[in-house]
Amino acid sequence: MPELPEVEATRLSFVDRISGAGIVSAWCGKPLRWPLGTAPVRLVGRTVRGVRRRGKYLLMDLDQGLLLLHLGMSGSLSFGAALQPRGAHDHFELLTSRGTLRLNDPRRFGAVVWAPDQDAPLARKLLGGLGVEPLSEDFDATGFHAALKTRKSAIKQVLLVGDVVVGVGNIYASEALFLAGIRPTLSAARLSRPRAEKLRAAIREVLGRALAAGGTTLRNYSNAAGERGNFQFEAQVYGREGQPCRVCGTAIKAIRQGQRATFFCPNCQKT
DNA sequence: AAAAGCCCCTGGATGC
DNA sequence: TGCATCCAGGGGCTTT
Repeated sequence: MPELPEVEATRLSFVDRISGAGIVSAWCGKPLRWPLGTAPVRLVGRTVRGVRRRGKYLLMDLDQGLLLLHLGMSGSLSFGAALQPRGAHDHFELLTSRGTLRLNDPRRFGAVVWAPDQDAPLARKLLGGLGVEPLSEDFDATGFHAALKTRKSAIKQVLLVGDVVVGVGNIYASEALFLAGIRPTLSAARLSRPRAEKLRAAIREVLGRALAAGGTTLRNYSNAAGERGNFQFEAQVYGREGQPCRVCGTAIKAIRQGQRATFFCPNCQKT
């Protein structure tokens, strides 16, 4: 589910409300990606300083240490004073002085990790290999083009791996490549400088528009205030196999790349 | 170092 | 209704 726009929309929906809160208790249900170990004990009594985002990770800064949260494929957060009773797929909960933060994640691909600081071994392992933030100034055409030149695999795959640029998942990879007029199977190394620039601009535009729409809700996603996204109604190619391209009318094609679905317009994305 | 597969897990849709 | 199969917003880990 959650790609950069959903994670950022989630962050924005509770960062101001939780900042300054004191942690009263912590609870975990079924194990997520990594065992929390003694983390719940360490969390009690801490104060939430803020919540940042890096790629698809949320970093909750505490007065001592930090909490890394990842929503995986099916995770969503909720934060509020009067939450419903815990459901079968609620697997982590923080009771704070300003409300309860809860992680719901049916597939449990998500993660909650405590680290003493951002340079701790596990934090480094998770965050260290991440590429540039696509909405930051650091995402420049020269660096992007240079990085792509070292990759022979398909451009769609390179975007998904996230070691060149972060935050672009399966929906927005297809959408950005459509906007840039680039065939998803094209080797990344074969992108010309102008086309790399066009893709860079397309990624920023797609992610920006999706964020403005509150993200994409295919099934479960909602932000921490319970609001669903609307970008699925703006998608040009994702999930539209066989339907006419909104630009030229050609039937949208679906293929598989690395066990994931890719959607594109064979006419608008010829090469 | 890069690339390709595998796997984690649950639930919904589809087909027989 | 029941059961099998396939698919799903991710990404870490292992093997080539």
